[in-house]
Amino acid sequence: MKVKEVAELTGVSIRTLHHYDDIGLLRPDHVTEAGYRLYSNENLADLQQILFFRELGFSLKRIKELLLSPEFERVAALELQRDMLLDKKSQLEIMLATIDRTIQSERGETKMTNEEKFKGFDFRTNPYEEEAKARWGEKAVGQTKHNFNEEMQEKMNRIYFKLAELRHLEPGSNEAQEAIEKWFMLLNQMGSYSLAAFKGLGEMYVADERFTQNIDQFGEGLAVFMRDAMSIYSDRQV
Amino acid sequence: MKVKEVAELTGVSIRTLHHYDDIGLLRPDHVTEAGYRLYSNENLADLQQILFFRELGFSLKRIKELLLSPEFERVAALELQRDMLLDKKSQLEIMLATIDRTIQSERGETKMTNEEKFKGFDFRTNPYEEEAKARWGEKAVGQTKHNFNEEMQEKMNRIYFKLAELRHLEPGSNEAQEAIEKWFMLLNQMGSYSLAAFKGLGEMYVADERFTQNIDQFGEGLAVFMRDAMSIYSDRQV
DNA sequence: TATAAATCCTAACGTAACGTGAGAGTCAAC
DNA sequence: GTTGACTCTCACGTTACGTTAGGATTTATA
Repeated sequence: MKVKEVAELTGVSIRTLHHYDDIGLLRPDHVTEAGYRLYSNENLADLQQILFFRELGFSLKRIKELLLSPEFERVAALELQRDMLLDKKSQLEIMLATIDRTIQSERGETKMTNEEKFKGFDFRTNPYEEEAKARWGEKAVGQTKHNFNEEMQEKMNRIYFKLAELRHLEPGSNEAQEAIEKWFMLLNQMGSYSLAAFKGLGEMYVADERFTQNIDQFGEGLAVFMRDAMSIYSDRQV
Repeated sequence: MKVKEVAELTGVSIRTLHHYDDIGLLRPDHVTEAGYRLYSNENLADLQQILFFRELGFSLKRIKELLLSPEFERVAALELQRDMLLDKKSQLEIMLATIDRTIQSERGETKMTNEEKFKGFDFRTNPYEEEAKARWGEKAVGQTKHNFNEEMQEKMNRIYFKLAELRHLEPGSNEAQEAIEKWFMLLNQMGSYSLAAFKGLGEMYVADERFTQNIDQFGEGLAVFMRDAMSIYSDRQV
């Protein structure tokens, strides 16, 4: 895989891949005569590791040390990362509780101490560093679809065409619902998708005229139709 | 409160407080003759807002704009932040699922495609920027990647045209449903959108005459068609 | 009350992790 | 056989601070 493919698959920028190459964090397995970077499946697995650690707040320097460590073992790393993500999740839940309490106190329903207002914000140190150190030592320890995006583009195009064709059927009909389902599944494949985010999209469409204008370019009533479809869809999800 | 107290309470460094003062993001209410910064309770509330937005990936520049916006309202901001944290939580859950599946595949129990290995890692743009913009104003249009946005714009245009073409078909027909799915996936690529957001979009289309009129320009019934198809699709997702 | 800690200040350079062109080579397609 | 999409290597720019350096101020203690 060349840089652009990797970038689109993983969501990191090409510059980031170059950077990781420069600092020796992720060297592509192959380089062509012309200097083109070619990434292998192993490279992708390493990149996944890198992104997990990065998400957890490790510096690139530290990640490099970890990956180069002779004791490093992928499954153990993944298990550690899972634990850390679980911690992060509970931290998020604390922050959520803090927000709810803050809203109440803004409304005058409750009172909060200053300490309470900052629960969940303690990022002073990396709490996972200790555990990583224990496992892999101190400092210095130290296929796929050819063109994912184009394929998806084609599938999406077919679906939108079908939707336009089908717009006079019952929205609840088997045909319509099957198409919608297919669409949703594709969306899910492409990236993560939550109901809450979807709802936010609807709101944005309402609030942002640029969207309205763009949609209207393609035909009257399309925006309304889409809003309606999304509304119903969301309703039935609960 | 003096800097050290604030720092210990909130977990940010003193240097960070200095920095926020320098760039005008958080000016202490009082300064002594000797130049000592004295932070009020209001300052702390602002700092809480800043930290929430920062945690959600906003730049300090953008946070400053948001807080200075005349439309800015604390409770609404907190509610938005709660939604965003919920999204972040579901993203975390996706990453957890990805880790578990990766562990299984490392053990040879399962196989995973490359795309699967990067679920939950899509940080291309700030998915909340759009919503914040809708609520508290623009000013960040040029913030996302140029290339990405233009590309997306084109793709979106093609899809809307297709939808307009198909608007005489049944909304439940395969073609219509596939078109909607493709659209949804694109939306997903642009920022993440949830089912709930999608539903909200549909509702907006119905409720806001400007949208209805705009969509109707491209053909009567398109909005309804899409709403229905999406609704049905959503229902069947459960 | 003197003096040593502790805490504060400004100023300015350093750092991490990329972003952003500039200029040029490469490769597939028409 | 020339676009056009993709790639490369510099190399400077940016964000959000970290990190001394040198000095003023406030607080604790002798």
